[in-house]
Amino acid sequence: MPSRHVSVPPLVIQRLPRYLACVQQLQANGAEWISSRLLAEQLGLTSSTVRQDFTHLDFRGTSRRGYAITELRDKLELILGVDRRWNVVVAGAGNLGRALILHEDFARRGFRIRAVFDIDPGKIGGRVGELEILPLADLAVTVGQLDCQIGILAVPANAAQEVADRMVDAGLSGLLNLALAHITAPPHVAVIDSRIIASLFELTHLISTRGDG
Amino acid sequence: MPSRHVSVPPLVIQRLPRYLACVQQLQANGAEWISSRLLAEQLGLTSSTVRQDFTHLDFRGTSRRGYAITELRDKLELILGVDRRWNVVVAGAGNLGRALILHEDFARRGFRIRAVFDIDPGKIGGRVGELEILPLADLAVTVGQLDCQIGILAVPANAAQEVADRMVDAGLSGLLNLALAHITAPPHVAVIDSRIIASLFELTHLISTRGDG
DNA sequence: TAGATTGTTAATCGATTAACAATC
DNA sequence: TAGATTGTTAATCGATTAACAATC
Repeated sequence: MPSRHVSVPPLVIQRLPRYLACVQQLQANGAEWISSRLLAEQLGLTSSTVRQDFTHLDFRGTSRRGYAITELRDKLELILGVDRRWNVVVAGAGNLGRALILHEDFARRGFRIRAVFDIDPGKIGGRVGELEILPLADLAVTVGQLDCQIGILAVPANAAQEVADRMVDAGLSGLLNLALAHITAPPHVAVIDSRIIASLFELTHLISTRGDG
Repeated sequence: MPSRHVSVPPLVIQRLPRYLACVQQLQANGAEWISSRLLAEQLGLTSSTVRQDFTHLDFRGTSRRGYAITELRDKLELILGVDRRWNVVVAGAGNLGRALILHEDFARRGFRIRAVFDIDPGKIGGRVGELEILPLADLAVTVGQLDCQIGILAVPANAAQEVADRMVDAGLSGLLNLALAHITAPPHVAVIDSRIIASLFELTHLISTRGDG
């Protein structure tokens, strides 16, 4: 079993993309080695946390030098599955949905957006980049035909649950919820929330409490 | 001191917007009371966690009935600071930046996007909605004039740190980083990462490990 | 009343940090 | 060699869960 299939604690998984971003920058700057202390400093962690996290990575550092950046990057990419290709559908051809589709970063990371859906008849048939906006009724057929695994919810909050249900029925394995609404899904479907407004609330709470406590 | 100034554990803060989204939906459906058990079921938590979280909210439930939805909503909005108004600047007038500016949800939640900046001379002077795209060189002056507190980084990964530095120098109190890059800021500036691609990696890891363990 | 649900305390669980022998 | 850094163990810390008396 490849190491990327081993279950890693969720909080560690959340840090891995941050390590990867940092390591890619270091590599671009020509660095060859990085210590747990320096990496921790960059990311606001302790060196202990970094070393503990890397025990999930199936590779070892070197005394006195730290971690070989090329190897570290390879291992991070392996466990994050950067080498694999995922087919993605987007529900919602509003501003956010369009932005995602036109964002080149997704394709570069292995996430290919294969179709976009909307419920507004005025939008259906229109284009976003190379994609034609399809009616939501076509979701199940399209997911099957294009072998899609992931659905991104970029719809208004009051439509989120209904669209999520349709995505589950269509056979998607994972949903990324960008709507500021809670959605439920059966246990075999993974759901991750990534809501910018929720993040803004976290931020304002931090700002408000800085210096108070 | 209003309760919203009391420091709440970060993991609780992350759940509060989810409670709020859920409670708003319940209220829209005409519900008046909600129990910790039902709320937990909706959000995939335990009822103990819900009750523990609500101890930070400075209000009490009622035996046999649960929590009064109107009051719960008020308290959640108070602690999240939904009543306050924040002035926001966006760096990066690409697809993501434009989508944020055109997204009505922000203004409705009290986040007013007051200015947008880019470094590309071809974009400067162009418009996004009602805003004119300004040169990044104007950042500090604009932040001061418009009394902005929050900066959103919607720039490419390789520009993120430089723009973050400029935002810190301009006097912003908090940064929301949407770029897939790590940024550092001095301790008096709060930083929250909300990176859709990092969320997608979390999601694919969940999908890959489902049924393996 | 009987029974459901709260708030709170204590127990459990997991994550982070500290410490240090092993290593190069 | 001397000293920096690892991997790992043990200690600490914090978050979640369980349990239950109090309450309506």
